[in-house]
Amino acid sequence: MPRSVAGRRTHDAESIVRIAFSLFRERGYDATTIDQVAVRAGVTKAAIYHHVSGKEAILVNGVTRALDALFAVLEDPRVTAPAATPMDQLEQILRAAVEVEVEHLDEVAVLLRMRGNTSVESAIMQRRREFDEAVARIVEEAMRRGEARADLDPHIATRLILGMANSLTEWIRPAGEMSRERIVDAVVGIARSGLSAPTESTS
Amino acid sequence: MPRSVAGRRTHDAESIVRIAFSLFRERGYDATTIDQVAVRAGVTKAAIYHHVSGKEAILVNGVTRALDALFAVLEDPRVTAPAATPMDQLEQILRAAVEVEVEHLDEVAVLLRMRGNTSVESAIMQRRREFDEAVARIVEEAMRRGEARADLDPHIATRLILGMANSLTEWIRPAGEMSRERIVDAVVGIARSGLSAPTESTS
DNA sequence: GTCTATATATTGATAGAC
DNA sequence: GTCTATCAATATATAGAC
Repeated sequence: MPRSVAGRRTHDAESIVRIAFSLFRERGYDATTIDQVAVRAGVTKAAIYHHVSGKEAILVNGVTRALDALFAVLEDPRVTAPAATPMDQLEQILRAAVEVEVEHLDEVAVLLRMRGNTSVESAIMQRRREFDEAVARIVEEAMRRGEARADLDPHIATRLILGMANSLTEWIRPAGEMSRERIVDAVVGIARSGLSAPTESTS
Repeated sequence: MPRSVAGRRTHDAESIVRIAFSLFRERGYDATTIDQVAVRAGVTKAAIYHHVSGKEAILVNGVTRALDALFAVLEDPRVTAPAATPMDQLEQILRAAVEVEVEHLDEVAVLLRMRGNTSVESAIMQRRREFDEAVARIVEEAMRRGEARADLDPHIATRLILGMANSLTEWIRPAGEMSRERIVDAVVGIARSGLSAPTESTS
């Protein structure tokens, strides 16, 4: 966040987008006005338009960053390791995805809530579906190899597992040190083994 | 949906709310205009205001119905049966909750997306948190009794399980006969046992 | 880079006729 | 119960000075 010598608040495109997304997540994109963004940034509306071309441009900028971070998860060495089984790949994807969701909370939360009302939004949602589809292929492979239970539809199962992981963007607190590790372990633990206590026979 | 003798479209409060919520779910509450509701209803804006007092009144009416249906789940005989263990109770809650989400898809989807921007919305969200809290108490009891794994925080686990179930409101298709049973079984199956294939030792 | 002032469009809501 | 016409408020965006 740039700051002039006099200590006066000053901004650039990135700081505007960041501030706008904190409001988008809190109140929703449509319910947030440019004026509210200006107030939180400590400037007037007109100053906002000096840095960004408009409200939708802010939206696209932020959710694109979120999508880039999510797709980077698929290229993570822990995921692409040749020795990794599909179930291990899924676990690493979930771990990395939760980390991205915590790290880019505002942007991911807004991305997940998008409804595709404009053509720009539809294009972004299309890209998001491609991410889900990539994960679904890994789940399918896990089922084929007998690592995952095969009695469930792989696409439904994938959507539910990702839906579980994504849901944390709706209740996690931005600064809250709610131990990211405990959350990651819970997501992975439930995805792999569910809530039931391990059976005695295997202990 | 009332209909006059001449076959001309005519409405009452309930039909307006239902039509409005189909749009609220598709496009989001804030992004939906009263005029769009009027167009889908086949009337003009003014006619809408003859049946409901305003946009927020429509919102409250619909999400209240959704909340009532969710709380009714907790009173379901299959849930309150004295012989039911906490884990069985949780399973029945999930089964009934998914049924409610499919049955009242539009209303539940909008409820789950609410951000609490007005005092009315905050009151509704407070009621929703009470539902989550009731489920969390059952999960806690399951952990105490050793039916559920005790290595996870019960509140985090509850939010993730409910988040998984709730997520289907974002991808299910209203009329789509995507076999409600397959979805219910997937939610319950993952919640209990996760995705991993059953171990050989127990077969 | 930010300001004041304003143009322009949209939208929730109402008045009064039929 | 629905219509046409219109008001009032709000919101995105721009013009031009400092």
